[in-house]
Amino acid sequence: MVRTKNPAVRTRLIERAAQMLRAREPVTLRSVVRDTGLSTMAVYTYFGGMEGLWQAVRQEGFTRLAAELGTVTRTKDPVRDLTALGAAYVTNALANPDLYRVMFDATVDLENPTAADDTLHILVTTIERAQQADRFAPGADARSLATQCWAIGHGLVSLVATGPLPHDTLALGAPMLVALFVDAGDTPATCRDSVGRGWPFRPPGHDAGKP
Amino acid sequence: MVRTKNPAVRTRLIERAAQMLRAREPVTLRSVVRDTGLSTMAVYTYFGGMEGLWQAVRQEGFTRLAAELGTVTRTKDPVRDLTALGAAYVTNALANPDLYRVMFDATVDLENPTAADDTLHILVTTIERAQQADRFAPGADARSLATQCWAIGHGLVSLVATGPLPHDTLALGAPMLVALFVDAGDTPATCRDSVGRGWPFRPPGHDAGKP
DNA sequence: CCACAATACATGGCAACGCTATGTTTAGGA
DNA sequence: TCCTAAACATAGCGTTGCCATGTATTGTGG
Repeated sequence: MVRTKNPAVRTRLIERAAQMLRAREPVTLRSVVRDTGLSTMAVYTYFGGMEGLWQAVRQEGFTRLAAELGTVTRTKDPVRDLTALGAAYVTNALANPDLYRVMFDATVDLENPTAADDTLHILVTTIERAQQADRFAPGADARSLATQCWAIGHGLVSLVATGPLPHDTLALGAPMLVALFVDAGDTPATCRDSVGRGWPFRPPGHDAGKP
Repeated sequence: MVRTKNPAVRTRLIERAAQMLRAREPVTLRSVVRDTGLSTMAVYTYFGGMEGLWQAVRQEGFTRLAAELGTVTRTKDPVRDLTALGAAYVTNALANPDLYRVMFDATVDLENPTAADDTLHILVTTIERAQQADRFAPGADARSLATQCWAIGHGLVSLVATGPLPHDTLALGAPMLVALFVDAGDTPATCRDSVGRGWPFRPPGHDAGKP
């Protein structure tokens, strides 16, 4: 073995595919290598075919999502932070609906199967903070609660971003999270306040300004 | 205008596409008309192209879902019935994951934009029954609550059926619905019982039998 | 009743698709 | 310094969605 792969080529193809996805351009074997000086064989050398490239793009989507979740500011209110993480998840999906969709239309597995776990882990950490702050009951399974938050965020945003429901529907995330968090042990009034500060999506007639 | 379309051809192509989808066979312009005596032009006459056929298949998916939801038995416990509707939704998606996926990966709109409303209406009716039975507070917006139920069911099943989470995750639907229904006014103990009888998906170690 | 005309449908071909057999170039180890 | 294995280009195969063109068919006006 003598000639080695150039890792930059791999990254370049993934980023180009993601960029074309965002620009709503069709991502085909030929179009993804056009104007790159590469031939179609590059896709086979680095990914084994188009399906391998899609797998890598899905992986990239999870990576970017995890990075964006990691930028949510951490305050003294873990319930607000948990809500803000859910909102960041939704915002990311709305901003990149095509990349978000390919993340979940996988017939085959991701390259790194722990991508979903990584996504969940940030939520789990915040939930444990809420338990330590006596907002959530300490006995509850943080991972189960994190999965439930994920299901709410994913369900809402996938029905809105590429689905049949209008954008207003996202406002329902607030009462859903409140119901979940109160069930986990939080005080209703306090919880409503925390969620209200972390969830930016408002119902249609809502007046966000102060007189 | 002299020669008229044959509506049976339209139905035949839609059902053939849905059947091929279920059988995991690739649905292509040529494969869908193969062995039907029709040429590829039939797809253009009746649907204007493959995208039109996909739209019709999506519509068919919503129609079948609504029909299946309509078969859920109606008992004296509307909260159990509401839970059972959610479970039927999940079961349908698990049984037809490919048809379920095309229902929601629409770049364009459905033929009949009210398909989503029809899906919701069955839930709304059951929620109103729960309000009349003094299980849910009468003031709440039934449509909002129905949408929240939908988001929970859709979020869970899409993360499980074609997503990264294991089948066990579906058990989380029970506590999520309980939290939602208690928030809507139901009594926790009664609610847990109703949901427990309507939601068939159990956590991994659960022993469903009685000694 | 029947000829006209509009429409359903078949045929064949086009460009683009994913993929791969084959050949060429390149770079690390002997 | 060769030599060889891997990276990469070229070109072509079968298939895709689509459509221009031609033919067959059927409701309708005279």
